[in-house]
Amino acid sequence: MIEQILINTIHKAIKELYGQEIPCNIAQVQKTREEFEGDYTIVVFPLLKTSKKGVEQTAEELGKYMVANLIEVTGYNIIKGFLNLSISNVYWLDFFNENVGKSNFGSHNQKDTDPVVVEFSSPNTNKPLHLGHIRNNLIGWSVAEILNNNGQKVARVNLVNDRGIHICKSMVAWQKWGNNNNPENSNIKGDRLVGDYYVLFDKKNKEEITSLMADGFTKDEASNSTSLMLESKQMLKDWEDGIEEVRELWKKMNNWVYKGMDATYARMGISFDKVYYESETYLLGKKLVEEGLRSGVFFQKDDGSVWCDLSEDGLDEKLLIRADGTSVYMTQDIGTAQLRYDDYHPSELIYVVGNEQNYHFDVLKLILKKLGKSWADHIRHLNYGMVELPFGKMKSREGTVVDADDLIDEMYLTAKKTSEELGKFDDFSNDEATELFNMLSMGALKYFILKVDPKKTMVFNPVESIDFNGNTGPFIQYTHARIRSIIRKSNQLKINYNLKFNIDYKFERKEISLLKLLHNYPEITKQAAYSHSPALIANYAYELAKEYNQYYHEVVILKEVDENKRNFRILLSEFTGNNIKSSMALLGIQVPERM
RNA sequence: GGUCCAGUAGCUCAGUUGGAUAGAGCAGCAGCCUUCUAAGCUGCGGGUCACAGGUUCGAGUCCUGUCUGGAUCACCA
Repeated sequence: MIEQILINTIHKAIKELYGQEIPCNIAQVQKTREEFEGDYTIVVFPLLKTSKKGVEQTAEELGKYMVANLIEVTGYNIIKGFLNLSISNVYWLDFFNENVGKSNFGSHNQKDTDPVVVEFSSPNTNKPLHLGHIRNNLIGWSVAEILNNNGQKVARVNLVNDRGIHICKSMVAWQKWGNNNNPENSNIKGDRLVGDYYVLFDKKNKEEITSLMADGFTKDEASNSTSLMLESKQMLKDWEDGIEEVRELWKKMNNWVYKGMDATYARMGISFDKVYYESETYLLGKKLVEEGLRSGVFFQKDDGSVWCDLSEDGLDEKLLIRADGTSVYMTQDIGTAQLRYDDYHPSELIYVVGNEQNYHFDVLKLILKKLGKSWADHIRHLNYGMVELPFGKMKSREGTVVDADDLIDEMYLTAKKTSEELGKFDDFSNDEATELFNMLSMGALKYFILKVDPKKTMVFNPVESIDFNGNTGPFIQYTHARIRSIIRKSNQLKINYNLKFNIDYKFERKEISLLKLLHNYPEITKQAAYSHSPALIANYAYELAKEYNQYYHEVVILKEVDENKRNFRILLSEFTGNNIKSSMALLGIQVPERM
């Protein structure tokens, strides 16, 4: 890479000119800003202490040295302590020739290491997926793609939270008021049907609390002693005791949910290498907790509940097993972590879970360490920010949750309507049109979410539907379709553009900008992997598409009379198109040949 | 109250290990389709980077304090 060559040469220059070594972080090379002449810029200020000369003179001496010692550097200019270097056309041309046909440009070689396990999605089986899950799924999937592209083996795993008090609530409500409704006879998607009973439970339970409080109970007393809550708790106990009737009901309702969720996953284009179920891991968790209790890592209170004392670590006591013997979230997470370690021996264990659970993961890591699990250090909580609505957080009780299926439906209709208004899919068959609308609607949704830094809270306005113009997925998809159109035409015209073009090719301004962006791609993919950030890829893809559209308007491609120029432009277009396609693939977004 | 995270244009977001005059898109206004896809391109307006100090050649970026918003501190997950 040219940046590294420049940095190394600066070090050599300083040594030869001023007879001193400088620390490795002092020499800074950055891209020259658009408004100045040159390609890369050396900031001279930090070097003055070493050179013991004025800014201008130091810059001048360095500039001369760079030109004299690097064939890649053809010239320089100095503005206010910034040394701008111009890179030779030959360098860009060599880069182009070497990489233009590579199908794996921007991906990195497979390293022989243990796999990275990426856990994401992690739904509960008591309600359908919503917008928050969508962000989780998209980030998880994309990060897995990015790591894989970076040469790491990746296992995508899902942990389904299929047991617990919340599931029992849906079950209790269905038993009481379900009238034997099921997805078939009610024609309601299974995950939604179960979710409806969860909401119903909450409603009825609230009514009961209100009436208890009217009878003089405090709010806490009332919340803990409603008949509905007691029934749910009993059901959880029965479930853990393996009462067959309860298990049957549980299986039945969970299967409704799975079928519904699978449909949603399929629409999002998401799948897993392995699915873990809490119902299958919590016992291992319990076992580990009991071992910890025996070895004195944990302690038991008089009521029988088991705790971990984290006060030495500046945290509170943490409950691990309830007084009635049932397990909590933390219990099963300990088991799942162990199971996953046994299954994969991962080099890194990434949990894609919202930042509201930061505390939970701090505690999980601490507890695992206390249990003597050295691999606890391999756990990394990829904590992403909440998705908020313009008027605040989504709240299921207030009916402001944006349902995943509804949102996807809406996006599809918007894609269809927009396409119809533009009226350019007349020769598409029904199947082709459907495929295109799916691609565009999911592209718009995925890009909208992934372009935002995962760490940050983001705002989604369900009233203004997601845009299809500007900094959007469809804009990038459109650019790809445009490029493919040129390639198709060049094939029709039987242009053999894979010819050698002359080395003295004189680049257009925008051609250099495009080459620089393309040149930067491998570095971007590395950074994205290192920082687990799809947003870097999304922003890159947008920059590239924008640059290409400007280029497209500035120059003619197929109608260029100079064969040499024309061939280069076609190839550059194809290179750009391939790069758009592969970067979008890292986001889990497909791009169309035509739109 | 303790801990953690955030605050950049009317709105949604970028802004690399501190570097030049803080950038995009949307929304608004004005232009560009007899030429390769107008889901595009060009131009205009829009900023006390929450506030106040500090560190230094240089701070949106680092440090301290204040304000505002959010998360969390459950025998929920």
